[in-house]
Amino acid sequence: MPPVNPPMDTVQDHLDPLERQVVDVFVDGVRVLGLPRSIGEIYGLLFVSTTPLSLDDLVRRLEISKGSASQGLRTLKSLGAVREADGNGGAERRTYYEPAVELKRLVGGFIREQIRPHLDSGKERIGRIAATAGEIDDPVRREFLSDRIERLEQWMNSGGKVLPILQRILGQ
Amino acid sequence: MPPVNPPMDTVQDHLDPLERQVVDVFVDGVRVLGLPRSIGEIYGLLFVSTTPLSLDDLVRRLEISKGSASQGLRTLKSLGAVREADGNGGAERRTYYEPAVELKRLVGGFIREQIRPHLDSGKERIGRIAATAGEIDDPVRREFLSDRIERLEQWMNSGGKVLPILQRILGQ
DNA sequence: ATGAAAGTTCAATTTTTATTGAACAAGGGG
DNA sequence: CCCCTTGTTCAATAAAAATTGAACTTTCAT
Repeated sequence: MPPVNPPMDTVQDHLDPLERQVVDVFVDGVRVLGLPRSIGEIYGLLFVSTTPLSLDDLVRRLEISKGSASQGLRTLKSLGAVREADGNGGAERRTYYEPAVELKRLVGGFIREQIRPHLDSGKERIGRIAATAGEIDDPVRREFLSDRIERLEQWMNSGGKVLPILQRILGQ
Repeated sequence: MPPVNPPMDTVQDHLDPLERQVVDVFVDGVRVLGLPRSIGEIYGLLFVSTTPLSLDDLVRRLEISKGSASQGLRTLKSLGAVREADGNGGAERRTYYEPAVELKRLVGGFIREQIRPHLDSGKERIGRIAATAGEIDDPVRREFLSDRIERLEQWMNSGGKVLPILQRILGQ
């Protein structure tokens, strides 16, 4: 009987304590932003890694499924938070990822993907509400509502104004 | 046989279409902030209501449990997003609530309760990470990490600086 | 062309989070 | 005091969200 190699899934290849700590900071961070844990894990591991990592690296080291890794990378790409690394001059088939570490870019991506759409749809909905409220008969009620709606609109405007300022301040 | 009154839970007392629309805007809004739907419903209903509402009003009109209403109000109070209304000169036992509608106050409360604690614990954790990283033998790895950690610290500082500015801008 | 490696998709499942509801406290008024 | 109204707490349950994994597509080396 020939000697057997240890089964693949026994290979100890997971996170060292430092990596674990860094990953946990990002897990917490993305939680605040309303993003799933796996996204924090992926970005965090890329962030502590000296070299770019492939999807398979992430699966193996974080012990997450290929599905999670694929979807997590997709979201991170859409946020502009990771980019494909050139690696060795495109000589490889597999694609490797590295984190975008400029705060400006991260904030910009988050605003574009997660904040703006809500602001925009909110404005539309408030427009419709204003129309409905305009047809109310009772004048007291109608004026009360027009007041509140106006305030909502002000909020939205403030939001719209503050975002570019945010981006400017965080761009160093 | 005497005539029976309609059972209490059949009373049609729920939201009219306008109230529903407004509540939905807030449900969406708090979702972005990572707060539960019931909190958006409660704040939203207070926001469209001409008069302050009691816990029981919220339970009845939103068809949520007393537990939800109680916990939701607690969170909203801690955020400074609702206040107890004086009603009729404290002559009532039951307490009534009205929304705080100044954006400044809402933003301030959210930052204080939901953002600051994370920023603070993040800073601590990064401090510990920096200590761990300082003891690494491989100089290449150590310098890479000190670079990344420094960047993380910059992010935290930017966050700390931007919050007061945010609050100032949104204070009108 | 063929097949193996790489990556995506999405229904099923697990995990997490929010909500319920019943038991419990608080606090008047009679 | 006692009891009724108001409000809180928290274990059990329901609802929502994230993750898995297997089937599928794409891509490239031979």
